[in-house]
Amino acid sequence: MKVTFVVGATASGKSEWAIKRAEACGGVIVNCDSVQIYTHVQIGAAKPTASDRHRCAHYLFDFVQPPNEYTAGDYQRDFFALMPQLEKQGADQVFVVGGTGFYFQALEKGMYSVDKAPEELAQELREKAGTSDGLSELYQELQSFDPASSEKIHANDQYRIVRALEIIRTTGRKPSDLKKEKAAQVSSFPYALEKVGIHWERGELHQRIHRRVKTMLEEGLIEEVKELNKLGLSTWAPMSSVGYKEVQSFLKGEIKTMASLEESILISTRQLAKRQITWFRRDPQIQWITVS
RNA sequence: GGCUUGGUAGCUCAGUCGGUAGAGCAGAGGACUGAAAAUCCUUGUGUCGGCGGUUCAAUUCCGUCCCAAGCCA
Repeated sequence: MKVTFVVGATASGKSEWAIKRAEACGGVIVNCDSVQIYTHVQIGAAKPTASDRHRCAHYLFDFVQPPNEYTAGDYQRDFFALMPQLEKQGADQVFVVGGTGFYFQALEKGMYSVDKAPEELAQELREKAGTSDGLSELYQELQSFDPASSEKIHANDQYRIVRALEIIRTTGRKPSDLKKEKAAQVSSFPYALEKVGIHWERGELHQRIHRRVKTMLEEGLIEEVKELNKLGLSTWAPMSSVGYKEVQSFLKGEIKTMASLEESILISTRQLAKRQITWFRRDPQIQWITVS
C-alpha cells in the first residue's frame, strides 16, 4: 500500500488536488487536520463538502464528539488502527491530507508513550504557570531535572514547560531521554511514502485566503458559533481555532464591526499559513508542486 | 473666512526642556513529541507634512503654506 502525504498551507487547495488524484486511481483520503477531526465545527473548519465525500472515500473526519478533545497521540493510534482496515478493503493508494505538521510528524516518527498526567497535576501546573513568578519557578524546576529539555524550551513557553513537568512528575523520566530513546529506535513508517506539498507564491495564497474567509462569513460562520455557544461548547478545543476565536470576540463585543472581524480572521489565517509553511519547509523530502 | 487640535515606521500612537527617534500591531524569519488552527522566540532608518528663518546644530523654536478633524461665522 502506498501513502502520499499531501501538505501545504491552509487554503492551498490540498483537498481538491488529493480528491482528483484519488478519483483517478481509486485511492482514499485520510484527514490530517487537527480541527477537521471534530464534529460540529463545520464552516470555519473548511471540511470537505458532502459532494467531495461522494467522489472518494474519506476517513478520520468529523468524528470526535464534544466534550472530547483529541491529541497527536490519539491521531497516530487511530491512523495505524485504520490502515489495516483500508488494506483489507483493497485500497492501495492512501492520501493523507492536511495542514497539521505535528500530526504528520507523529505518523512518521511516532510518539514515545507516557501515561496521561493526572488531571489535578495538570491543573496545578497550569495555574502556577499563569503567574510570572510561578512560571519561572517551574522553569527552574525543569532546568534542574532536565537541562537538555530546558535548553530547547524558552522560559516564556508556558505550554511546553507545563507539558515537560507533567512528564517528569508522572514518570520520573526526563523528556529529553524519552526523545533520545525514541529516536534511536528504527521505527520507520511502515508503508511506501511520498510527500507532496502544494506551493503558492505568498501574494496568491493571501488572495485565496481572502476569498475563503469571505465565503465562510457569507455561509454563516457567526450563526454557527452562536449555535455552538448555545450547546455550551464555547470553551471546547476547536473553538479556539482560527475563525472561531475571532467570532467569539465579536460576539462578546471585543471586536466591534464586521469589517474588523473579517480583518482579524484574515490576519490569523495568514499567520497560521506562515507557521505551516515554516513547518513544512524544513522537510527536504517534500516535493513541492504548483497547481493553477 | 476665523479659531482650536493634530500631521513622526504599512497602521495606531509615544517622544525629543534643540544634538537626526521608539512602543504596540501588521509584515518577515524561526522553533516545535499528547491543546499544534495551539504555544513560543528573533527582527524597527523612517525626507519626524512642504518651504523658509533663528542656531555650531531643528523632527523639536519662529514664520508661512498644504492636509485632516472639531468649533465659530
